[in-house]
Amino acid sequence: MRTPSEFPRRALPRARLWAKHPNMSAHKHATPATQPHDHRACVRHVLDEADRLSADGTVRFTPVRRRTLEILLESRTALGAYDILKRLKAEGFGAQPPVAYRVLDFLTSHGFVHRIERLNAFVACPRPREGCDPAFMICRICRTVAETSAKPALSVLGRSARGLGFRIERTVVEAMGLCPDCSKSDSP
Amino acid sequence: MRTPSEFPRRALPRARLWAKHPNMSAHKHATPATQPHDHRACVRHVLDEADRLSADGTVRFTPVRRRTLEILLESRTALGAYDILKRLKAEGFGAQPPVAYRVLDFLTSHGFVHRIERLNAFVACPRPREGCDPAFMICRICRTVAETSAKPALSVLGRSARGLGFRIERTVVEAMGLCPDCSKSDSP
DNA sequence: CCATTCCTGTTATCATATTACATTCATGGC
DNA sequence: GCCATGAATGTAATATGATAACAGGAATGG
Repeated sequence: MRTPSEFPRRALPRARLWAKHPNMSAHKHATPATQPHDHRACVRHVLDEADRLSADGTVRFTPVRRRTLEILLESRTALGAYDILKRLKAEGFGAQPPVAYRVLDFLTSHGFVHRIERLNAFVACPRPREGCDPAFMICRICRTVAETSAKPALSVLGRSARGLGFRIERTVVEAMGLCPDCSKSDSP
Repeated sequence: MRTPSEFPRRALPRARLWAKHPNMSAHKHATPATQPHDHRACVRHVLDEADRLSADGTVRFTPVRRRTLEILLESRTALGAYDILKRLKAEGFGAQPPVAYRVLDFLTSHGFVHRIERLNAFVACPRPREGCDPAFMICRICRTVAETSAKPALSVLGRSARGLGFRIERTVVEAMGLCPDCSKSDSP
């Protein structure tokens, strides 16, 4: 007879780490994981900023780029590159993967969008260009992604890095768990 | 004329984030990013522990599993699932992707191996079964991965999570940058 | 010795991402 | 205006990473 293990008996496949959720769809506008607020105003604010930067020549917000940012801003759940591609294609833009990946490279390198490594997916930054060091809280039920600052955590991590002689250039901080809403329904 | 941008002109493709390194190969045994030590002793220690657990029936270290752990322990750079698969195949084990992914699921769920999200790759844990909350320092030049503890950083992050009502279950912390060795050669 | 469960293996397929190259478009110099 | 240049967009083809579904085999416990 085998002694009971303190370990899980079997790993869940990565794709199944995400519980099925009745209203879940890559394109749905999820309820915010952070405090409720006027999200449409946020969207407008970020797009206005993008337009302003575009007007003064700082960056070039072409139609695909602007539209992609808009799609991501409206989503609240992270979208995969192919999700985005599908929608761009439906709107008459290019239909091949590089179209989406190029736009996403542009948006991420300019700080308008973040890549969520854990999900191979992308979210819009609510406050672009503020030198943000983001940490993400990813709900495993509804897949909502909330962005908060990792600054305090990073300063702690930086200390131990210096101890090792390692020079940090960028850090990914992604917490998985339950958002307030799903936390209630999962185990009250 | 365009005002100079404080942003990078263009994003590097993700695959090229990794500078070419003369001696770089997925299978090479890189120089340690942490303090030099008798790595062979570490390997033996972890394998002994695995054998012990296997003997008392806690976990079942079958040949593929043990060999895969050994491969990862000896590598020091993160290995992709297909790198591992290639080697297993060469040694007479199964040749199809699920072989590698299953073994890796087993090893990660039992804490012997960690997945590096940023690299879609895997590293052996130097001290399995110690309830580790790992943070990784990934060198962008030589791709060496050093494991340290994220505990202090996580306790800080946990505070802001509680503020948001988010219940963290697991956190990924991956710092990219330069290891001590590459730091010297890159900009002295 | 059989039933059950876990483990290994296969084929086929899906999902994610990049390479290489052609075409178009904006911009600035003449 | 007109063209040279570089940036942006588009395509096809391909590489890389991961899973689904199912068949056979080996260990475990009754």
